[in-house]
Amino acid sequence: MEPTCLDTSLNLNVDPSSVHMDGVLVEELRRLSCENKRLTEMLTQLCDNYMVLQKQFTQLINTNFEQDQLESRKRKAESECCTNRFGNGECSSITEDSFKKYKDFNSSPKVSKVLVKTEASNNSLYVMDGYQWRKYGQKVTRDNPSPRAYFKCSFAPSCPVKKKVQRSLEDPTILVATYEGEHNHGHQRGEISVGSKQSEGTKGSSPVSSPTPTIRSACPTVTLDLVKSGLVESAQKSSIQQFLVQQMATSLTRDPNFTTALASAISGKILEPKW
DNA sequence: CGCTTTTGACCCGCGC
DNA sequence: GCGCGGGTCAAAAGCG
Repeated sequence: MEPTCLDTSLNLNVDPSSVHMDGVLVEELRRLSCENKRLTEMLTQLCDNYMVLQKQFTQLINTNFEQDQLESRKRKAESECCTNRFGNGECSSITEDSFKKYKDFNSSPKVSKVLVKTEASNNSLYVMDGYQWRKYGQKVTRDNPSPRAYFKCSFAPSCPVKKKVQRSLEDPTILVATYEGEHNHGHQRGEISVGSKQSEGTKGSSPVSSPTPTIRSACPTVTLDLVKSGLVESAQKSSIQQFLVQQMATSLTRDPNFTTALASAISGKILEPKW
């Protein structure tokens, strides 16, 4: 999303005694409401499109399964012929296998993949997605020369969510983050980006456990591509919505106009005891 | 001091 | 049963 598409500059540091400024403020509020409405519509449409795609995908899976079943029935009949001929009772149950495959896919715990594009010079395996992660392992796998890092969600001790991060084999500038499970606590920070280990989560006892979103103007410039393809990459509507909200927050916090306006508004509030 | 990262060791499932 | 590879553990070190 191009940050310049939206005029997010908020001039909140106004003199309340000015009638003219009141009019400007009302106008600004009206404009923001329109913008908000438009964004909500866009979000709804996106979610609808996603649901349609997901439905088509499910139908495709079911169709394939039925075809597979038909074919396996044929094969089974043939193999039964062979079995009867050769007297061997051991026959592989293709139907069961294929069913298990689809069942596994459908009942798999919430596994989602997120591809994050990084700069070529950035060698870190840290993807900031708003949660607090604790790295518990790193391995070099056979299929990929770049190491794979293992993270656990450290915000809540009981949170079962795990994350694996590894560079893509095809494009080393892309980080592949695989999430397993579902968070049983609230979101921490509405931001997805890539950075050094110092900037992700906590370091020592720094007070980032606060659920308040932090605004950083000097974010590293990265492009995040959410890829939802392949059999294991399932996603729920809620996670998409959550992601979209995160994307919006990221766009806003990256806009220097927004951060400047917010900073001046906050400092104006602090320095103005009459408010 | 309490938290994190690092990293070698260990465990376990799977294929042969 | 054995070897391999992926995932996890845990001790040591680092950091604020």
